[in-house]
Amino acid sequence: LTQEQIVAAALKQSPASPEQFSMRALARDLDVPVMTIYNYVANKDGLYELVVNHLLGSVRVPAPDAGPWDERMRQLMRAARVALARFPSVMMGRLGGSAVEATRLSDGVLSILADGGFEDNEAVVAFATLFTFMLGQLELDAIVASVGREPIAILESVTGTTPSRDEIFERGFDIVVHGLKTRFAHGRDRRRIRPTQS
Amino acid sequence: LTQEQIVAAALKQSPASPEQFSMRALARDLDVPVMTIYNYVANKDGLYELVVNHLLGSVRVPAPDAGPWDERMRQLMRAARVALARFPSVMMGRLGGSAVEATRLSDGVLSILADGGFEDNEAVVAFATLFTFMLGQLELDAIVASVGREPIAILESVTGTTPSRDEIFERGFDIVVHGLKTRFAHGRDRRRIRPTQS
DNA sequence: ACCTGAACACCGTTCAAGT
DNA sequence: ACCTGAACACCGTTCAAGT
Repeated sequence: LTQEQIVAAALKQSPASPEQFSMRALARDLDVPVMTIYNYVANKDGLYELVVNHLLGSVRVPAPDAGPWDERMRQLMRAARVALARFPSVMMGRLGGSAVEATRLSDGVLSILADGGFEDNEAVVAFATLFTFMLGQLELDAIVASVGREPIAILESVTGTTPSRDEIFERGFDIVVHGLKTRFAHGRDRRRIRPTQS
Repeated sequence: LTQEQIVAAALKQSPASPEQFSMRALARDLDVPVMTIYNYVANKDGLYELVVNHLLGSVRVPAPDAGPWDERMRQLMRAARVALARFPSVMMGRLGGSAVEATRLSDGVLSILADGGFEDNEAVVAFATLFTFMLGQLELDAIVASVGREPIAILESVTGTTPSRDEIFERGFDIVVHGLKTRFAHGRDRRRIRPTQS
């Protein structure tokens, strides 16, 4: 029995909400006494961290020559959303915290913002806004996974059809990026000559 | 014993996370047998809905003559954040759901967007983005309430100081509004002659 | 009719006893 | 040294028995 097997078993449960994920059910699934897990993991929070690190470990930070800063940012956040969707219950706060892979991606975001020409003060606000946007999107994913139906049902009363979760993510990201560009007057790209489309 | 007393007692607990809020602790606080609460509330989810309705009930939708659409939107979302901060554990999905007051505020947001000149298709995307932003901000509040320290510690490495939660909310809202205005080319205001500052 | 104690089916984790 | 059963201190909710 290894940590990898425990993480794999945890992912197989893919619990919709934190309440649905339990150490005891995990042990049952592994055909092992409950307390055996505690030989590989300090406690439930430790297991969460292991899972988050595993999931975020698969998210690449796009290389500087992979495109304009906003396109690279979109790829990073898109990948993070897909990765974390495998374990929706990860929400709450497990995320911002200690996970090594989370800080790796945070560094990636900051470096992309630097390439985009954001000054330090601007980058802090931009990061916080992107982080907030991401949290909200993940929360929305968790709600959908837990409740089943679309959570913003009221939108249907406006146009008759609700945009898909992916559309909500992409169009929302569009809006945030537009805001970042006009708020800080950035269209230029420090990385290379080719400017981003503003 | 009334529903109001139960809600008041629940608010007095102001649990940081959903795990910290329990029917049994609530009963203890009310000096009442646990099962007595179930005479006033179907189950824990029902109690959550009661609390959400109580909190959101205090949030006013700014009147059409209260200012430009983006200022009214800011006031609404600011008030919603303050109100829900009293019960951080409300997150997860309790929100989008059935609460009457939540749909009242959703209608308010949609009417403000209509005043801002957004077509139906645009309003849907705008609503979803504002909703996502709000969810993320609430999640961030819940993390701060639960973990205690600032959750985006990495920002300190950039500028030495972290912006306050309120600053993160206000500047983030600025960015989203900027994005909405440029994405949909709106500065005008259908409500009156005075246009919003673009 | 209204109330509620006991019971059921769960939790995460400690701790001491096993090998 | 490594493992783990029993126990502790909790949960939400059902259900039947009380008044």
